[in-house]
Amino acid sequence: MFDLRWIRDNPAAFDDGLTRKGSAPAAAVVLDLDVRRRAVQTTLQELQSRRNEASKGIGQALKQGRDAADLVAEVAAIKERTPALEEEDRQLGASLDQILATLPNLPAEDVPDGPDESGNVELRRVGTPVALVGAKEHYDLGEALGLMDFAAAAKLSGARFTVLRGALARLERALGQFMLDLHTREHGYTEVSPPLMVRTEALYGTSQLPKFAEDLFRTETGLWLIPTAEVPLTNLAADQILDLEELPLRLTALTPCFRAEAGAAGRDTRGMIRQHQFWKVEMVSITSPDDSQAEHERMTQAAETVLTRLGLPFRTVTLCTGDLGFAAQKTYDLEVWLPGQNTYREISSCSNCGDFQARRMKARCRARGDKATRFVHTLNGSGVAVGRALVAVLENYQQSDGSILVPEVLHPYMGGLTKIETHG
RNA sequence: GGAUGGGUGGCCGAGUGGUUUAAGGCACCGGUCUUGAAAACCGGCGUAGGUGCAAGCCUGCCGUGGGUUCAAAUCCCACCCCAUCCGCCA
Repeated sequence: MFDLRWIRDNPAAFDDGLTRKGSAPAAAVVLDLDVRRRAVQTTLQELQSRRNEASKGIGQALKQGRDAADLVAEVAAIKERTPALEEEDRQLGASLDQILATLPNLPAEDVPDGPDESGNVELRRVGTPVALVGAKEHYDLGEALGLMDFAAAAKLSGARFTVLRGALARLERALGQFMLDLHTREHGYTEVSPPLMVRTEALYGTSQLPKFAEDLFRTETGLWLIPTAEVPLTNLAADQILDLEELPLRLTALTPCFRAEAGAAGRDTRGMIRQHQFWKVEMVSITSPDDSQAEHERMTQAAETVLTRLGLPFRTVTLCTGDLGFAAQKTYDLEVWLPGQNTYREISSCSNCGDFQARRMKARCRARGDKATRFVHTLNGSGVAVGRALVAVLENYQQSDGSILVPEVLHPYMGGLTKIETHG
């Protein structure tokens, strides 16, 4: 959501940002509506002012027993004109809101330009991709182990679901626990157990709505299943005026995520890469407007640490303008190496949304003693996607006999199990 | 699912048709006093829009949307949300 006054003052910069992000310029349309609306408001307000004055006069006249017929007539005349103006004001406002709510955030200045993911810029690589001869993909490994069952899941729920059993079910749990413990113990995040179903308002606040309803699952009572814990965690700050001194707020949660994947037909149809339901550890930071850039780097580091500790090779890329998400000013993606696919695949996305979400959800902060409030900045990052981390562990730790070594940091979480082998 | 009570500025809270221009309190800010602080006292203190060089003035907003009225926080209708109790339930 944007500040209309800012658009008024910087129409060129506004359009330039939208263009960079691959959206059509909108300043002309927005400002036209804005000008017309304010003209209507001015006329309306003058009429209302006269009406109020006349009404006061009527009250006084009646009290003093005088006749007020002329004033009553004047008010009646005004009332012939106001409903149409009120309706016009309402409609112009609704059009304006509708347009503003569907415009994406503008990219930060240092975001590289590019049409799509091909324009992303690699920042760094960590770890060495292992060139495994005859490396298998995770679904072959999992099914061979007898611990990953897509047929059973299909019978229960259809495509894009998985049943894990035994050591793989535990590995999934272990990964989530490990990540949560890391972020709470070493990165200063507070663990949260949020609702997995939320109101429309919450999804509007983080900007999944109104534009991306088709990506979401909705219950019969009108609640929505969260596509990411970013939604409940960020919305904890909605309608709040936070003390500047208590910022940043650092929140983390391990939750299932639900995605309709409506536009993903034919992509990643095999395996666990793209599911309707998956676990993810999410990190959310609520910061002062001055600190979000530094926090963004810090959060990305926190996500990288997960992969480093797990011994998974990865690279970090800066998303270019054409690949940025709707709410993000700037995003770093972490891409983990998958030997079975012989490529890097996204496993985490860390975004600085600036005040874009904060405006939508009215999340503000104020320094002690200050009168004015400012919108906070919000950041979210996966720390990391558990399902894809499981995929990465399987593929990177696969042995020639089809067994899987358990990464050392997970041993405590696996009850001492160090190797996952075929199991009946 | 049923019943009842509610929704007013950052917070609490008064207000059942026109002296409300939303009382009062808390918090906060400025000042007086004080060695300093506290207390006390004085003043300030919501938001969006319009207009003006400015001081200021004007308009809207009391959960949301309609309606009644010369005039609505106040009356009427619908909806949303919250709390409590009952029922059901992990």
